[in-house]
Amino acid sequence: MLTAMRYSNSGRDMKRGSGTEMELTTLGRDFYTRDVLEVTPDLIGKFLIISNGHSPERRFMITEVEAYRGTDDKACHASKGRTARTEIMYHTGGKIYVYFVYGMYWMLNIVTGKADEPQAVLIRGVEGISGPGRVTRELEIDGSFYGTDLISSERIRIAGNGSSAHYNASPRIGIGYAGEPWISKPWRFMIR
DNA sequence: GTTAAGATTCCG
DNA sequence: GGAATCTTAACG
Repeated sequence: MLTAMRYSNSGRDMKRGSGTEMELTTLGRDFYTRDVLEVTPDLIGKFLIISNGHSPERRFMITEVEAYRGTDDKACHASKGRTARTEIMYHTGGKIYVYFVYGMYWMLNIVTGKADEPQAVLIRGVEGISGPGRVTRELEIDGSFYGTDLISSERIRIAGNGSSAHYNASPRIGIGYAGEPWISKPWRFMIR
């Protein structure tokens, strides 16, 4: 009940399905300013909507995500301190953090929490696309998205239909360098 | 200025 | 198992 009202609505979308119509509501600021461990699982089942030079806009359901939380979390880039790259994670939730790795892949992240609480959610997979590097390649997301505000951007936003999805949790991928206890934190969430 | 390593993916 | 490919951060 209240969950549908909890977040400020900044827009609505209609989807045409096979005879059915699903109404989506764009997530507002309040959705993102919560702690990353609350936001991350809530993103499962939400829709990433991209109008990135394509018409009509494209829509992808989020199926896999990971939480990176604060300066203590050795797997989180913020543990290296506040730098040009991590700067956006220190801003209020709802912004996009993208960075380049392995010389060929962009990683798409959603900043969460309040200002000066560096956290972010890595989008590891969407419906039909597995792997964070493949997601950005398919959706054509690159460094130009750094700092983009999901609440006001014309080319990217996230919306939900009011229901929550079931998910499983497991340790994060590719962060062996972080060591314990971070390597064992079940902060990776996948749709069930 | 130099260098090591990386929130990955694809090939063999 | 290893290459591709280059930015970032650490060190000198």
